[in-house]
Amino acid sequence: MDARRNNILKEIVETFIKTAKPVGSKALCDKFNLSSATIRNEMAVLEELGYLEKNHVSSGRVPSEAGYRYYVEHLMEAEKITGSDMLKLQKIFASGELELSDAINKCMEIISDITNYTSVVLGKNSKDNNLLQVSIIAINPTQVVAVVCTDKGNVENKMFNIGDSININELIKTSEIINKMLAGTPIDEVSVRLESDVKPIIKRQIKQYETVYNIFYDAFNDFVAGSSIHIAGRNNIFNQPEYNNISELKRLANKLDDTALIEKVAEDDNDENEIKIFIGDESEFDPNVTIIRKKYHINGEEGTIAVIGPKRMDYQRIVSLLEYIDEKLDSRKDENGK
Amino acid sequence: MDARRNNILKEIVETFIKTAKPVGSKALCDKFNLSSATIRNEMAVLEELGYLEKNHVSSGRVPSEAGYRYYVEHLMEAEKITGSDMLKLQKIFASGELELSDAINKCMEIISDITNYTSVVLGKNSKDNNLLQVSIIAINPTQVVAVVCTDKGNVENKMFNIGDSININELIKTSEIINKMLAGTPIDEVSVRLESDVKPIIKRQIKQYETVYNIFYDAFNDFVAGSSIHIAGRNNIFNQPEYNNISELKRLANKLDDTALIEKVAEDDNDENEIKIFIGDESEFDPNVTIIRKKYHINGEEGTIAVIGPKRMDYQRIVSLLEYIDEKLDSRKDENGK
DNA sequence: ATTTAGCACTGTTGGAAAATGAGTGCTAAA
DNA sequence: TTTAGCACTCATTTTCCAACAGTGCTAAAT
Repeated sequence: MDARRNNILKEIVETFIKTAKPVGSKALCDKFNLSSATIRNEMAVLEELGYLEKNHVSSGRVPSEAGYRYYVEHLMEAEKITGSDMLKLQKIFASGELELSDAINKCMEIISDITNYTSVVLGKNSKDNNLLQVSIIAINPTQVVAVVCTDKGNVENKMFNIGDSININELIKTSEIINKMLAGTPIDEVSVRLESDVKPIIKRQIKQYETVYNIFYDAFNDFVAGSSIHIAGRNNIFNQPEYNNISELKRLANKLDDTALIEKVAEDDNDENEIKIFIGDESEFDPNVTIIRKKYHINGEEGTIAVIGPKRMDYQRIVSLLEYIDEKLDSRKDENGK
Repeated sequence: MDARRNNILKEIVETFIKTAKPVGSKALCDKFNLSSATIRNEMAVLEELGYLEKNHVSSGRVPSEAGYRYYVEHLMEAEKITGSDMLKLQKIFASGELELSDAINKCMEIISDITNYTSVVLGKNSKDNNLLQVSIIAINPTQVVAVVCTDKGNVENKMFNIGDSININELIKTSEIINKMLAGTPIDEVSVRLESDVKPIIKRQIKQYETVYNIFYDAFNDFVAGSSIHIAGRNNIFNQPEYNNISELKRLANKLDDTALIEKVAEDDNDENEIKIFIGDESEFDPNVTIIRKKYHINGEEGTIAVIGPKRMDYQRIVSLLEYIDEKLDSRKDENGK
């Protein structure tokens, strides 16, 4: 891989990113002051090496997954975000009015709009949250709401209908017991300790302890399940020329609707704070897309932002956009964690 | 419109609903023991009347919007829900474990799955909710959560970063004042009365009253905005044969992503409790779909469930399914509003 | 007065054949 | 090493044609 070959590969990847059409030898003649035949020879080598592919024997070349990977690792220049892109994002942070999580959503919406890719924001993994308190609010004689609050400020609530059998005061009493015993417990351990530690206690003090126990159990269980997904520009990616056939389009649309699958985007936790790029089969999501992802941490809340595009995605641009957002989030965190 | 003509129209609509292919005269010969020529004559009349259309001069007939409307109003037989459909829905209500709003979502998901249409559940219009109480929970010295609870059991919460300037006790004191003064106030009037009634009071008692006021204002404002949309089987409708071309598919996909547009499905409040059918242009949503919708009220919470399908939708089936759900919801409400 | 058989006509659909064109690999000369 | 030239391949587009489903109309039959 001498310099010229690198440059040719780089050029091919980048023009394919731009045009979405297989690139032929003639297209590069001018750029390199070489004849098409020479370029063809180089292309043949690059294909041999596994970086390029052909759709059929007489078509132009298309980067393979290995080609993109090589491009991303060795060829891509770390460009700064462009002025106009920055301008659009700046507005969001400038006002400072938005809550941070809303600001993130908004950012990803803008990124989706200007790039025609789809973004996801995965938040509130509720890991690292500890129980602060649970309160019972009586709505009326037969309905109560249990409000669970963590030390990271996440709140979840659930309404229950209690028959005549349960006295509201017993619920409140139980909530106080729970608060005394379990405050500070990691939220995903609460249901376990509720059973092992609290249940025996209330068994002695509360008449309908079984029902009461179930209510709190449900309330906590709901909390653990809670994790938020926000998809921005869900259909934008379909404007990419690769989605010009129905079955492909439907396939991806269904994946974007599959919560469990989307959540996997945040998995694989090595090199936590780096921007990670998953090209095609490198992620479980879909062999035909690239996912570029960054994790963020604000006030102990952890989340992931990711952009989903075709493999022929504008890597440079997305990386620089995500870096910019991360920078901004960092600075806001210091100044005012709102 | 004599009986025979009605029957022919009915037959045409129903076979088109089944097959999605324009129906020709021959297809009806056997059903009516008439020659194709006679059927053709009748069809010509029905076309004259505006109930049928042709795609081109020598194609079979397709119901027009007016045709569907006529069918729905005069021809469609109110059939009972089929046994197998009922079975699938029964399971949801049988266990009784699910919270009612979850049960509704689940129902619509099942309906979407068995019919290949898309459903929406619009909930928590927060109209008719009155303030029960607002509480302040201190997370740590600089962060608090405001929890707003209504008499219908809806809860909303919002975290705030308070600088050193604000004393948490002042917030708690203010919350007590608000509870005393505004409990019972319709939730969408609270922010107004907060300004007119409460602000003057706290001005005298609270040092940083301007900031404190803003916090509560934000908390209540968030509440009013909250209304939930759940889309079930978002992509199912794309399995309908009418969505065999990309642009049509994208167009609808974008509409299903347009929150404001979806919310309009619940608008137009006459005959509140009837199942309403919007065929094509009859709704603002999209000229090429039919929307069948039903409002529900449970414990004062109001919501809308709707099924979105092609105009060639199985009207009978959807109507009977929605009726069944409504029935079930009604009975659950009486027995136990959970 | 209806109903029907018969016929000419129309537009869709699908496939085969042909033309076009972009791009390749290879060879031999520069 | 590079390049001009040539034969070849395969996707794409266009054209043409046949088959087909269905119509409207007319004239005869019931």
